Amino acid sequence: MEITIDTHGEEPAYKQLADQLRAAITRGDYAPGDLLPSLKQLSGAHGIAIATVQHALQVLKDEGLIYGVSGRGTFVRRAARPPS
Amino acid sequence: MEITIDTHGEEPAYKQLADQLRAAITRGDYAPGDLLPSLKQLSGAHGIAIATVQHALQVLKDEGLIYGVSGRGTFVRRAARPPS
DNA sequence: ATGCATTTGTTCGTATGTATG
DNA sequence: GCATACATACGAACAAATGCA
Repeated sequence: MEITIDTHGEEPAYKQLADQLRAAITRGDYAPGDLLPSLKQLSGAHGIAIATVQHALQVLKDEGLIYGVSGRGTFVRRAARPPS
Repeated sequence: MEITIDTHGEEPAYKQLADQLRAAITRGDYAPGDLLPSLKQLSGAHGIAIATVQHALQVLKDEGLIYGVSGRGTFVRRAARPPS
C-alpha cells in the first residue's frame, strides 16, 4: 500500500504521515522489529521536511508503536501488534 | 520563583523548561485557568528559540497539564492538580 | 465590518551533537 | 576516520483563531 501526503489537505502533513504509518504498521506492512525508512527517505519520498517527518514519528513513539536508535534507524516495536 | 535555563547544561533546554514549568504549575505559581507567558515571551525571556519553547510546551500538553488556544495563548488545565 | 496586532499551530530549512557500524 | 541516523536547536515563514479598535 502506498503512503500519500496531501499537502493541501485539511489534515496536517505530520498527522497524515503518522496516521498512514500507524495503519501500515497495524496492517503488518512493517512487521515488529522492522526498520522504517529513514527521516531523509520519508522526507524526500513525500516532499515534506525532516522536522515534519520527525514530528510524525514522535507521535508514534509517544504511542509506543516505534522507537528510534541513534545511528541505526527507527524500528517497529515488538509490542506493536498485541494479540487481540 | 524563577525559571533558569542552562544552555550549556547536560539536560536539553526544552526539557529544562518543561520541568521547570511543570514544577511551577504543580507549585501553584500558575493556577488552573491561568494564561502562561506567550511563546515569544518565554523565548525572549530565556534566550531560547520559539521552536524549543514549543517543544517544551508540547511535552506538558502531552501530559495534559496545559492546552493551547490559537489567537489567545496557552492555559493551565483545570485538572492540572488532581486531588491526591 | 474591516482591518490590525497578538498568539498558537504548522511547516520548512539548516546546523550541531551524539551514537552506531 | 567516515557514513548514516537520530536528537536537539535555531531561524524563518505562513495560516488560522482571537480580540480589539
